[in-house]
Amino acid sequence: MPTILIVDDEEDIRDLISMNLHREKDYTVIEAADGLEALTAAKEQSPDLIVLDLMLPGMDGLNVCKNLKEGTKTKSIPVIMLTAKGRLEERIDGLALGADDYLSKPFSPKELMLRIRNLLHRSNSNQGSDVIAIGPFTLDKNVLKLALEGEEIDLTSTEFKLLLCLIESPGVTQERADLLKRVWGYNDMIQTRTLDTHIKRLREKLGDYGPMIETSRGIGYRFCES
Amino acid sequence: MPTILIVDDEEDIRDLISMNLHREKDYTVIEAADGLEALTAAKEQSPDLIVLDLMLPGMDGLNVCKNLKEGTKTKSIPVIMLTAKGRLEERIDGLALGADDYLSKPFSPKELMLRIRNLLHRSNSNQGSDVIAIGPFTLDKNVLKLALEGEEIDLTSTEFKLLLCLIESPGVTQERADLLKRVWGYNDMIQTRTLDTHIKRLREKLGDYGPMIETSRGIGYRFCES
DNA sequence: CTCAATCGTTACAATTTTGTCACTCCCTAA
DNA sequence: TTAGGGAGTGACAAAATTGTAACGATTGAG
Repeated sequence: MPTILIVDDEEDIRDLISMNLHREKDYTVIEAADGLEALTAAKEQSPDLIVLDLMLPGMDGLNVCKNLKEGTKTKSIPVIMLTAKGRLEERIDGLALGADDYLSKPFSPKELMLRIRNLLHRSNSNQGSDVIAIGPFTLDKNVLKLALEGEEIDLTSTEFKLLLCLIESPGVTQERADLLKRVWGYNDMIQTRTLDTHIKRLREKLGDYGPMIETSRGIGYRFCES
Repeated sequence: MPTILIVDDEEDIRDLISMNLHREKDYTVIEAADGLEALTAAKEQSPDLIVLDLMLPGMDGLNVCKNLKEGTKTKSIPVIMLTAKGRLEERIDGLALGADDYLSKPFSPKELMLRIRNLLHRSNSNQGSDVIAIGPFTLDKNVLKLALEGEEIDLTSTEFKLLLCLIESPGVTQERADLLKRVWGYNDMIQTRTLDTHIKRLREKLGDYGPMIETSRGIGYRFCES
């Protein structure tokens, strides 16, 4: 249930947006009537998205936006700015300050809803970006865990790094020297069977999927889908 | 050097945008005059961003956009749509189809440049999202390595996971039970000094920065900036 | 101030991870 | 077909990691 912060000094507008949001989906809506209120709400509740009017009593929208983008906690929250019609300069300033989108007043609620959905979708799909999912494999870089068809498989950190290197670019052969460098930090061309041994252990743990790690004789190894 | 694909049937407009882009920065610019050309160019060269006119001979912009968002390779490329002034419906359709931004013709080149910069910035900062950089810390989830002020520090995988949990939400206290669950997989409230020991080892390895891991007596631990 | 709860620390032993060696096996070019 | 170079394998010992127990230190409530 995404949380959305609406910042506008006119209650009518806040209500209009809030109503539309509720009709659309189960959003949690927070409201703020001026800049300071907005900043504290943003910091304390860290909403998933902020709809920010440019015209505000006290601190204006541009400054609020700037402040948001400077705070560590708040800088990644997407901001949609509402501007007076035709005020090109305002829009440009807003964009320069890091607003993620804007809409001219008067706006179509339907359009605002779409933009909100778009922005939320975008930031959501990025959060999960340290999970690599290819075929039956699911590598989670946060937990250092591999799941094969949902079943968890324990990998040692060396095995994990090795698999990561291979699976990162499917189908591309990684040279022995490169792998030794990336996984072990070896810089010189060292003659060793270490890599082979770890490939073997990895293949074993992958079970039926072991053969997906293919050997490139004389070159190195590659991970192949299929 | 980001690559940008400009799709418009009017050469004048393509030139205008291209010129502005070149003045701004070292962009590589590709141009396409109709929808099919655009799709092939997008697939073959996978640009970092696409500026797409809605009015095109043959396949119109909406369909191009739809196609782009359906292709595995191309769906993550941000699209800025150019629409005729005031055509609200077009804009809504475009957004619904997954366009990331739009601009009404006639547009201000300056604004377009800002939007391009914004979108590129956003998608860039996401690519590197398996590197967490906070203060002197740089955690690379790909290599499972920590760098402190550029100097590499070896962490065991348990230590890495633990630090990750803490550093993921700076300032937020993580409860002992949660940490035990996330790092060790313990589900029951287990009475153990294991967590403490690992915290100690972590602090040791962090050297001068050890105190950044703070204790929340009776609750758990948190990572604090500064 | 006192006491109980909680956290920090040390030491240690069990376990796991890791790299190496000594093979064997297999592919390929001649 | 054969020789040579690479790759696969199994065993093993060194090294690193990990959890636990015991004990000392610190904290905060009353």
